[in-house]
Amino acid sequence: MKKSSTQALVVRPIVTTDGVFLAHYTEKGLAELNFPGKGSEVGRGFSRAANKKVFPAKIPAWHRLTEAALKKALTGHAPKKLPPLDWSGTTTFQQSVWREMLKIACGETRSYGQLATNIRKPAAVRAVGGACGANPIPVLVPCHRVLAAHGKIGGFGGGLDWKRRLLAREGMVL
DNA sequence: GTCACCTTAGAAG
DNA sequence: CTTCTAAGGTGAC
Repeated sequence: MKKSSTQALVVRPIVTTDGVFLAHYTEKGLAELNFPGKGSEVGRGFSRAANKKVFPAKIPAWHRLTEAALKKALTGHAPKKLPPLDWSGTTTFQQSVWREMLKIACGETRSYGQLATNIRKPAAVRAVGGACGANPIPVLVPCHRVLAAHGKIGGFGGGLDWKRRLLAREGMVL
């Protein structure tokens, strides 16, 4: 299955001490969450939602969960509950990587290599990096807890300072 | 088809 | 220590 059917997005803002995040929802759940300050990201992909009449009653409830989870995560606290996540437009490889990342506890880290090993594809180290970069739901899916080997910070698509800041809040020192 | 990417262990200089 | 290489998965061009 490729990307396709799942669109019909609804976007809701989440105001935090770090700025305004934008949460994108489909009828299946939270599909994307993006960092503040990137106005450019706002225009891509959900404009068609304005034409849709669909606005599942569940969305306000999901949004409440997302907001609570995001704020907790931003203070270095593990969210106790997450809204349903809609990963329908992604590959199974990516999903397995993200599922594995969700297991990383607050204050812990993994290397790309460790993650690759955990999903039974030890040679797909770089692919794991690619999956992290493709992660549509940063912070809640802790892609920032994935470091390169030997404690190196590695990279971060949305801005390396975010990665450092998030890690620092969880009490980590590089 | 080609290239660039949030990588890494190992071999060579 | 530094540099180079090979190997996965995916999306942009």
